[in-house]
Amino acid sequence: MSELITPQTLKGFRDYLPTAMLVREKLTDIARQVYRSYGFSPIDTPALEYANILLGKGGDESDKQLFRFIDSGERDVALRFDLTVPFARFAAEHSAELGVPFKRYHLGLVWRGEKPQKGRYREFMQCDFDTIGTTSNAADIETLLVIHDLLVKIGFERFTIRVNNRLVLNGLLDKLGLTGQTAGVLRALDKLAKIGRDGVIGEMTEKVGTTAEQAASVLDLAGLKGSNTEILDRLESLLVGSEIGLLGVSRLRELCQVAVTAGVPEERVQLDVSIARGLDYYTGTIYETFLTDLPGIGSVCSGGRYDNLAALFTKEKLPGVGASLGLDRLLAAMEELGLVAQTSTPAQVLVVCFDGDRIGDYCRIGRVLRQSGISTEVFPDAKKVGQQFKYADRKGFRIALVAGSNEFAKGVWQVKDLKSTQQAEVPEADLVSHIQGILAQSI
RNA sequence: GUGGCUAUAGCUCAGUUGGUUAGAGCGCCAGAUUGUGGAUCUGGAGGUCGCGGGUUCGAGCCCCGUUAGCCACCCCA
Repeated sequence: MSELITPQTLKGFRDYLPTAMLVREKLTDIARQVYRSYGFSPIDTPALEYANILLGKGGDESDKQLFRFIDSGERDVALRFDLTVPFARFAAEHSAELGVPFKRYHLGLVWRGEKPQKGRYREFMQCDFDTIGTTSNAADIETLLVIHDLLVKIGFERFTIRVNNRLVLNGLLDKLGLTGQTAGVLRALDKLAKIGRDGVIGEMTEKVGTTAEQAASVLDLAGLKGSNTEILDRLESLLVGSEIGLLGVSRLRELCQVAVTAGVPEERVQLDVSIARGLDYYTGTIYETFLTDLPGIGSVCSGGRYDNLAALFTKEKLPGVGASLGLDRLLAAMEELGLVAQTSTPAQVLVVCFDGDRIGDYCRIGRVLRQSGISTEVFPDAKKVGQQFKYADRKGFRIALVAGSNEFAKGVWQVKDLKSTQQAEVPEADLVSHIQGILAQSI
């Protein structure tokens, strides 16, 4: 007698049941579709990298969160904690074959050994897209458009993409004499929404070492209110004499204007000087996307511009801009907002097994429907019709097909729309078009 | 990584100051005179109370450890 092993998943790792997986796949399909529609090409990289490729790229914090071990060949290896660092390695390794500009998307799992919470897991999926090899603001603008289209396609209407530019922040900090402390100041500033004005001042004076006056000035600048244009005008006057600061302002100004011209509703793009992003490698435009109905879950799609993605791997300069959709965080949000469908089958039609001797006919009609792109499941047992209908209903089938001796004699099928409860007797020749008609009616 | 809260049926929970065979709702399975589901009614299955140790005559309830979930910090998708 052997002891039973407790079936359990690792802390922060999860199983996905069909209901959850169907939604996940729907989102990844949408992401692929949107990325490809802008000309981004797919790539993939290994889950494991040499540890030295990944170490030191996201600061001490991400080093501590690495799943790192020695493999059986004595190699020091680690699981990737994002898709950007592997992309840097990839770009350096293959730059000669890629040509510029190079646009890629990459959907993949990443791993971080941090403490799990709602919407934060140790294994989660990121959906990245980046454009490298150009410093043009057009790429920054396109990044904004992709983020926007992505959320709209997924079904969100109420969200804002907050944008900022590191150049503006750096220019402002230079003017205040805080050039050397940018990282700490930005990190504190990034928490404004969470810990409030006094909290940020406290952190800046105690942990970063600024004076209270400097901290207050930073906050005044970061807290600028008004329309995007008003903020930009104000920043412009504050940054007189700072070349980089003014460059940042002009890039942001163009970003905001062009987004509107391109058809993005104005209220969805919000200039916010307090958005700083924790990651050190951003140098230009910064994006963070918040759901209006659930801001507390954090940014669901973030990114920015970097001057030199692969500086540690190659002497070639590879500037770029991109962003990452946090699929699992977005799913956690959708679940909390009640936006996830409860179906647990990918099929649309269930063929009821009414007569066990007619399995051949049921399988045949299934193939006919599939050839027209209608996914169809044939019930395997000649159970009571009521039970089969119940099964169809629970799993979320849209249509049930029934045929017994009466129907076979007439060459027809009973087609029941499980949603409207309408049933029709349809000649086999018209079956495909009839079903397509039902499926075309809303969701 | 630091600090805290929680852990009882598939899910959401009840279980009185430790006291005999641990409950409910929902869900699941099966029926309600054998060709139609989401309603109602009837019946049924399902728990060694997360796991391991300890205290006690006796532990779901107290103590310690462990695993997992959640919350705050940290950081971030």
